[in-house]
Amino acid sequence: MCGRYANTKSGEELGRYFEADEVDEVRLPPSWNIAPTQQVPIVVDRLPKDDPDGMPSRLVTAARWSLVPRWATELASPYPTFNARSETVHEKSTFTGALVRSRAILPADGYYEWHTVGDGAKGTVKTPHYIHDPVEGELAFAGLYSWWRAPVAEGQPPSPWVLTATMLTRAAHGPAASIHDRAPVMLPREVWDEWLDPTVEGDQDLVTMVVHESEQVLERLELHPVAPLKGDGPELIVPLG
DNA sequence: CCAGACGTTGTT
DNA sequence: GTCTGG
DNA sequence: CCAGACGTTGTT
DNA sequence: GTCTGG
Repeated sequence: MCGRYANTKSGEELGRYFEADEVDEVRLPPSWNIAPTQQVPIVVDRLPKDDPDGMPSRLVTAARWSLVPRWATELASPYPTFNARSETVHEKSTFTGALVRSRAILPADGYYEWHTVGDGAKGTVKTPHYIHDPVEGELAFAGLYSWWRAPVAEGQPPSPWVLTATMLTRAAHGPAASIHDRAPVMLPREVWDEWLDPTVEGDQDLVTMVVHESEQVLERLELHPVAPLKGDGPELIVPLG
């Protein structure tokens, strides 16, 4: 799972870290409390417009967190699409198109998971934990993106395109597994290129590969409890106590 | 074949 | 309790 | 994912 | 658009 995370880096900083060739002018204020449907930074590789055989270039841009497939008629989905299960992403019509050739990285400083104690009934306590990579200081969530625009009546001016994105999830592993059974798929540097390559047709084998590679990241994560996530600011990731 | 859905997490 | 906006 | 709202009529 | 349950 991952339904809340932090990103405080500018587009320029992300461009340097992810070895991007271009950075779109994106207004993304630092946030320690990013929620689904908000704008988030994403990293994509795209082919030159007029030369599909040319070299891809790497771009940092912004997308709405919750993937909307091209055929959807509304921006707001009646079902959640901010996560995509790695186990089934290849067979879900909402995600299949994006898996084939629209893969992305969603950068993060760290993310949150809630440790639930109790049976869900009265007395259940949920404690948020902040989870991050002390080695790299940055996480690269494996994501997918999709362009969408609202349909319009014949003869009307077209609606603007909206870039949307989601991130893959997997069974938890490593330290974070002690508090929760799902985790985002996080990419080590050595698989960024293959995951982002738009000339590689994404399939379940590719997903299986990155899920496997994500274990080295999961194994080195650190986590600590934090106060309830209200508002926004650096205080949200301060260890509780 | 068409009609209708198209999703995740967590909890039971 | 349940829905929804962020 | 959680946090916060959850409603109407009529009057100002 | 694509998948699947009937």
